[in-house]
Amino acid sequence: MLKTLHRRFFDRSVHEVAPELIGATLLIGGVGGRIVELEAYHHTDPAAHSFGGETERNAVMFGPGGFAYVYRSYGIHWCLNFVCEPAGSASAVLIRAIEPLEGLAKMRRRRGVDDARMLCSGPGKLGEALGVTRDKHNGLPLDRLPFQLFARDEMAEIATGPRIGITKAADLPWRYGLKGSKFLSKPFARHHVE
DNA sequence: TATGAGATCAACT
DNA sequence: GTTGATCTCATAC
Repeated sequence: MLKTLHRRFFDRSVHEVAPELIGATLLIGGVGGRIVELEAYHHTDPAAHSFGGETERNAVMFGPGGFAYVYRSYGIHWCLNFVCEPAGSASAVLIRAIEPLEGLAKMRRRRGVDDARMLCSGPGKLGEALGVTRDKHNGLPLDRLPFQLFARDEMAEIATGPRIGITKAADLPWRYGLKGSKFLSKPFARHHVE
């Protein structure tokens, strides 16, 4: 039996929360699966959207932990973050990849592809497969429908590495993944096992 | 396999 | 006007 994660789970450092979320189950409207990859963004980090201060776009990041922050990426994709740490610290984790487990047919329809490995292996793909938009999900609490979050129920081997697609602070090893998963956006070069 | 362009929007210079 | 926490498709090796 899986244990539901309360939103207070997120009221801690992103670097504590991030590895614990690997292997957790995320469903939105009953569609989703196991989180296998994410990245941490701390407010002291030049790559974080909150680094330059509060704006209309990133306002949710400045609220309490346990809420969804959704932003438009490259004008095209919707990407999903979980806000972490107490209100005001403006830190979050970007959900980058999921192993699809529930609602496969719906994801295939939304994505227009058949291969399960192509459904959620990247932040933009994941947003499309789970039907995430800013209008519908930005600012919603993660412990109420349509969100469902369950703690992982078995040990997970965590890989870490540099984050993907950023130019600032690109050397920080703040990407976390489930070691050996076939559903990552990219393989990890070296793995560091927790 | 690998690199390059285009799509398209909000923040920032 | 430029850039970016991306993805897809086209063309080249």
